[in-house]
Amino acid sequence: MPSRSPSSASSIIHCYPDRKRSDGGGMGRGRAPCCAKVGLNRGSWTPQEDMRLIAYIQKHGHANWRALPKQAGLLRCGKSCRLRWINYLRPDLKRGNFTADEEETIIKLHGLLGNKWSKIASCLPGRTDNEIKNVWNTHLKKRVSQREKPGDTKNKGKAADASDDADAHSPSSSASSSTTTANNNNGSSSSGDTACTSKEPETVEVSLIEQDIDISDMLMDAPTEELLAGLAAPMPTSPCSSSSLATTTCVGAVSDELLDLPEIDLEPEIWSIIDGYGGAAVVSGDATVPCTASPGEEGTEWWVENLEKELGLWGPMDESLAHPDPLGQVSYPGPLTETEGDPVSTYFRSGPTASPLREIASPAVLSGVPVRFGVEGRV
DNA sequence: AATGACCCCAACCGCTCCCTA
DNA sequence: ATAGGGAGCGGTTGGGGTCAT
Repeated sequence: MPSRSPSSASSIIHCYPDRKRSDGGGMGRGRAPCCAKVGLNRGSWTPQEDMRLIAYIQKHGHANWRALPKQAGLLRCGKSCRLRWINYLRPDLKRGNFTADEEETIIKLHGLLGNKWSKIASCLPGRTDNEIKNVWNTHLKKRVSQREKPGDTKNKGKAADASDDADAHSPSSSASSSTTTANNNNGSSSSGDTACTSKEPETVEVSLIEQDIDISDMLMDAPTEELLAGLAAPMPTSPCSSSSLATTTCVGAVSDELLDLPEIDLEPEIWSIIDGYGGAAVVSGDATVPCTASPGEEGTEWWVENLEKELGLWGPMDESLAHPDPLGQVSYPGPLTETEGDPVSTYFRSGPTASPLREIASPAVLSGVPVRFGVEGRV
């Protein structure tokens, strides 16, 4: 079966198409707009918009999505900003294809929970409900129905079968899955990040279905991580994924999983700034608390400010900074362009487990030295 | 090389839930 | 108790990429 492999690459391209779909035009995705919010951008996000959103959230958090776009100078509705952040820009997102383990976990959890994507996502650190939903609809549903076919040779329920299947269905998944799996299995790396699919996938596979699971509990408000912690003993208890992430306990958890990154030569003070900066909300993916409230805010302020200056985003968050073009598109002053050189797309090309905030433009990046945004990538 | 079919997934919509006054 | 507003969730859409012919 073809083509999950290109997904990483192609999704990058997906990120910043020419916007002809959305330029003020009626060609946005999905249905017609429900609200009369004319003049707002729709459709794919530009790097400028991404940067603006990232910078704003890094600096102020996202306590109020509705007010955020205006305060950030984005011509977007709050919902759109929220989705973009949760599904794409959040620092703790795992990129790349799903591993066989992750897929098995999804299948099992779906069997237990049904289409409770956010619940399922809370068991898959770094994965969003939207992503999981997509994977389910495009791959796993078919696979499951195939397995259920009587007489189907694949229906033998062997673990090997599952992984074979997964590998078969997603060639790329093998490529990136090896990457991701390597990360997952990196003992020192996965301390917080991986919950269900963490260090010991085998354990998870077994435990998720074989232990007693009180589905009613899972469907209730009990944090999924606790439930799963009960299901799989060795499992770390800080799943950080999905849109529900903001409500889960993730502080400091995500971080180590993403350590398996190329060595980056950083000035020590950069790290200390980042340390002071990202220790709390942002790193955890919970940016509801303005980061400026965290320790080391002075350095933080300086750093964010610098970043914004470099990006041409700095200045009062004022809509006057936004210059809608004739098509209704916003452009901001600054060096960003939608070319290969732009920090966001550059970041997205950097690899499956890379996170948008990690290597996104910073002064160092712009001068050719990658620097990571959040602490979670710290070595 | 060109074209059509299929697949992927980011982003949309509308509904529901939750919180606050 | 309840009404209103905001956030979150799940279902759906369709542009663009990839594969097959």
